[in-house]
Amino acid sequence: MPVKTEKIAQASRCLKALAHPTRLSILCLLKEGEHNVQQIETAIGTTQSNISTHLGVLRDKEILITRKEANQVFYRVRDPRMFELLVILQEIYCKD
Amino acid sequence: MPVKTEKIAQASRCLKALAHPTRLSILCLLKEGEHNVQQIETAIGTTQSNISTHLGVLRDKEILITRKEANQVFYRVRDPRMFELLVILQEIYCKD
DNA sequence: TTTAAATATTAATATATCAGTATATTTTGA
DNA sequence: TCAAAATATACTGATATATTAATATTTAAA
Repeated sequence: MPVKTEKIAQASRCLKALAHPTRLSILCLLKEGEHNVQQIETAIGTTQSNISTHLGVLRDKEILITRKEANQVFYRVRDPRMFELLVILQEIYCKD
Repeated sequence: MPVKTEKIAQASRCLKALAHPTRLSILCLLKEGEHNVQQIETAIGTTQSNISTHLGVLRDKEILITRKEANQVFYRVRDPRMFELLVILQEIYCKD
């Protein structure tokens, strides 16, 4: 039987959120555990505004969740299975 | 160590190709084995041109491969691990 | 209570992607 | 050879997404 339209749409939205180099880099970084925005900014190497925008996308799609400590915000991946997905992607696409 | 830029770019291109409802539907259909364009067109329910365009995207990114038989073209998923990726996506996103 | 640091949001512009239509190509069979 | 069937490609306007710069919000510390 065909997969439900709404499930397809939901999966599509998730993939769209993942499918940006900056956001994918953020995900890879967060494999090592939670990071605050500054750390992410430094590691990825772009502007505060740009990182914040991309973090917003990943947060909206509930791929990332946040924890606030004083005036810093720490981000982490909500569901660890997301990493399994990235591993498979790497296996398929990065043979070398 | 950070993931190489080129690998990120490649993975990003793959995800972008997957991240469209029509293309995701095609992938789900091809889980049941290879189909020709007409069959895909009928199952998904859109125009010949539109399906062909989406198949082209998936072919370009080497997610699908083709086999020509007479004047028909059969599509199938190149790497079966792609289905594992979709299963994980479903597990994360389609709890209900 | 003012200032600075950390983060988020908004607005403007640039770029990318999509659906739809028309047209092209390839193959088969009359 | 000609017509029709199956598939692919090119073009166009509409929509979505990205980048950048500017501004807003929150918190802590002086």
